[in-house]
Amino acid sequence: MRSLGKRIELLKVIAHSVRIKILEELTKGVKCVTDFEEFLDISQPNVSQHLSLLRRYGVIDYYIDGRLRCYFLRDPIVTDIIRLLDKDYKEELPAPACCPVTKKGKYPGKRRR
Amino acid sequence: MRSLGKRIELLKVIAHSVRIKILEELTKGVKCVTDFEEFLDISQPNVSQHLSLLRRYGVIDYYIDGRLRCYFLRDPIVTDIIRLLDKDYKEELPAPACCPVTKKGKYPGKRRR
DNA sequence: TTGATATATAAAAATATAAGAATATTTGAA
DNA sequence: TTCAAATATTCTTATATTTTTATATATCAA
Repeated sequence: MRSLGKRIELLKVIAHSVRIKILEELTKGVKCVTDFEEFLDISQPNVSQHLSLLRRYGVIDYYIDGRLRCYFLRDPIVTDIIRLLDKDYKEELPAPACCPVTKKGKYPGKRRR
Repeated sequence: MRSLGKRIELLKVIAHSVRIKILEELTKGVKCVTDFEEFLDISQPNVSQHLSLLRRYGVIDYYIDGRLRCYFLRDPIVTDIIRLLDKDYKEELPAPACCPVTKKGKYPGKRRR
């Protein structure tokens, strides 16, 4: 299993608006670079850079079809992350109501706010 | 519901090794700044900066107890992200086996790798 | 009051990330 | 062969993030 450090790195790599769009698109199926260019409003080299970053981290991979590179998802965490981003969190967590929990503090002692 | 952009920003804020450690610790209960200093190997101002960033994004909040600030979790996405980071993904996603899916490509045509 | 403790803030320095521009590589087709 | 298409790579510049250093604020205790 990947170390926590590695998994956080991965999360960082995925947490980018362009890359999320790429990944969302890939959940629907194989795509080549030109396909991405059409709906991402960025240059071809920039698309390639994002794709190559994602590949370097093992998030995606590709097959070569002539002069096309057909990209596809490889890391199963992607679907979970996308689901998480789509999830609707309505409530905040309840503020802790009582009791000293910190080592030094006597919270909720003279609680000010 | 937050926009996708906002949710990606939030993911970016959370995807940092120090901040993940802070959040993991907070899932166990309320903590003040000095508590964090003990197990994060960084300076006090740096701890404060990470805490204030997390607070700015509504991930955490605090109560004041005398001269202590007792921090606690506020955004429920945190528990989900931590669960995700702990999850053990054994298998890669299966490589797509067939069929032209890209607009231009005839994948798996002359598939090279 | 005064000093010490807990914490925050601001400015600067160090570092990382992103995007842009130019160019290279590979392959299929003429 | 040679050309064009599809894509990648490299270098540069711009920008953002992170850490460090110094200093400030608030509160408690003597």
